[in-house]
Amino acid sequence: MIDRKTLRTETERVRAGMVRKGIDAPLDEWLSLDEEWRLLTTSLQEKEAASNRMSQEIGALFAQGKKDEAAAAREQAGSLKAEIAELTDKDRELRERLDELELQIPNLPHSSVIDGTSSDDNVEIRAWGEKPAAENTKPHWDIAEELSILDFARGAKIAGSGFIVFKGMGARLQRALISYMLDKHIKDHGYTEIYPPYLVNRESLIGTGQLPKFELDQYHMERDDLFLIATAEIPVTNLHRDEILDYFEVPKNYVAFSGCFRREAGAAGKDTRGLLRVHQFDKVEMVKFVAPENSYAELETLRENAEAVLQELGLHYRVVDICAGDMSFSNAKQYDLEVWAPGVGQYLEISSVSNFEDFQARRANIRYRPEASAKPQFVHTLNASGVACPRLMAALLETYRQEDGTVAVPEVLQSYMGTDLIIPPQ
RNA sequence: GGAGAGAUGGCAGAGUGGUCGAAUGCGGCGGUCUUGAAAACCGUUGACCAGCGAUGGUCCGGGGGUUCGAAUCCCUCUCUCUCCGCCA
Repeated sequence: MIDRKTLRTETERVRAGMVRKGIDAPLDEWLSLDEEWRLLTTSLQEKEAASNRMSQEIGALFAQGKKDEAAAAREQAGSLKAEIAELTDKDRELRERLDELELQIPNLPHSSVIDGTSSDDNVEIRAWGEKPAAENTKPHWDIAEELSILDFARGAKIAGSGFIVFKGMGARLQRALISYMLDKHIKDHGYTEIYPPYLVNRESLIGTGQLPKFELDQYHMERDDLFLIATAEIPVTNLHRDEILDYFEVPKNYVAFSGCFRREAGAAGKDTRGLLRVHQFDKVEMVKFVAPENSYAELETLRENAEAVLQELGLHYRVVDICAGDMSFSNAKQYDLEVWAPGVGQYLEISSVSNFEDFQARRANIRYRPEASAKPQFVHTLNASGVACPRLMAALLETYRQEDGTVAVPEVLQSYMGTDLIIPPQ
């Protein structure tokens, strides 16, 4: 959510931000209803004040034993009460509508965000490493078949397309990647590990911005009105929903492994082969709760933490500055990390590094005290994948496939894998 | 799933219809004392909304109701705890 005062007083800046993001939101309707509500609430408050005064007087009259006067006053109060009831209903109606509209207004892009309308306008900031030679490699789905480590057909049989079975060294590689990444962020980068619930309630999804706008993208358990998480960002950010953190608790840095579940409702037929786009995948996610003045420095740290994984795995990747039109609804600033997959000849988005500023914190009501007895204020939240497993595995298999069909295991994974080589079955 | 108990400020914990936004303790902040600190003592200390402000309003798990008036009575939902049942 954007601060109401900002919506009122800096309307044109808000409008400009919406235009840059290419998102049409009901700002004008919000503004006019807000004005109506403020007028109404003022007169309601006056009536409530009068009613409060009257009730006190009645109480005093009773205390003095003036029964008749009290009874007369009571009748007067009755008519006030009806007026208040009517105004209260209207007040609530307006407020509900305002909340509804407010939740549809996107976060504004930070001033450093470049203009653009689609991913074509994103700008590569820099690349790390060299593109590996492509002669010994092939798409990871072919490598996986040679090695017998992924089973797409059986995944489809037991759940549907986009659900993958990992087998043998494939399953072990997945587990190795998860453990390695968690350990890296815990030991080297100082994050606290969280293992969150995979099902969350509506409030949580509103807090991080998936609802109300993106309900159709979520898997929903109707009977219990619970949602499968699309990312650990959702439960981890909501850890501190409706809380006031103490000054010494901020910054908080969490890292969480979780399964992620996405319907990919609008992406049918896109990147359907192999591991490129699946309904269920594993991911290690970092989430930060920080003081507002530090959030842009923290964004860079977060990006470096995510990059460290790719560097240690020796994978070529690039850092992309996301343009306003390609950014997500809740974001103020976003970098993507894209890893090179030589077998499919594509850069694959493997991490989104985002600063939400106070947008999520307002929705989820996450505040902190800057000093011991200072007034609470909203934190800034950030998150980054650190990183997503399937595409990482795809890039890894394609990068490290050798001429003889084996896949070399990067050094940092060898102790987790128990081997330095993945060999095709005899 | 069944039965019972409970949910109050940062924390603990009083308060069962009328100055209760809420006693008290702890914690926090400021001060006195002290070379300094601790202890002791004194003071202070919830959040949100409307308003330029004075001020006013709302909030005692959420929602609804009764009443001139609700933390307090009623209904309902959620959560926590105890016991029973079922179960990985």
